[in-house]
Amino acid sequence: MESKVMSIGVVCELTGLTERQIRYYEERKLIFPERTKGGNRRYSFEDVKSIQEIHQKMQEGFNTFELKELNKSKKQRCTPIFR
Amino acid sequence: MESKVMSIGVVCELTGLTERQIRYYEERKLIFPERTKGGNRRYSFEDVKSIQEIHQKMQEGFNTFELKELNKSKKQRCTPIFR
DNA sequence: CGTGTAAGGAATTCTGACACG
DNA sequence: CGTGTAAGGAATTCTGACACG
Repeated sequence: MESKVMSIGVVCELTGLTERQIRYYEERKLIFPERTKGGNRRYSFEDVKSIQEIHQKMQEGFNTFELKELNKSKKQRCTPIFR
Repeated sequence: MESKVMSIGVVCELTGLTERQIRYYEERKLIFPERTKGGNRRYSFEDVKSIQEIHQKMQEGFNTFELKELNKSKKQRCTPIFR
């Protein structure tokens, strides 16, 4: 389910986090919700999963910069390597 | 995906129908969205599927009353029969 | 750094009604 | 019967900023 269909309020309910926290993860480029024509955020279930993982990692002591690096290396692992 | 997470605007986009049509199906007891504390409707992906089926049937000439009967018999088929 | 909050505005949704047919 | 619409209000969400630390 990668379709972006949820407003931030629903994501708050599903994750137990605040709007502030969720918007901050976006500010730090950790999640990428879509926008309606009016500018409202729309999240997917995958986004919700990401948000929960991010929050988990942060409670373990990681900061948002480190999480961004982790995400980068995740992507690199999935892309072909040329030498 | 039976979690009720979508606002009516998203359902309009997914189905191509108007808010009026979607609310009318609810008025006729064909779909059952949840409500936020504030009173806003929340739909699931199953609701979206139902809405599309309802719209399809209506274009084939059924009215909402007949569709309600169809739904009843569907449920009856799934419940045990006692004689 | 990560999050709370008050502020003001804008987008979204709600209901009940009138209309057509 | 099924749907469009204008009306007025209410719930939801948005941004930028100040605060603490």
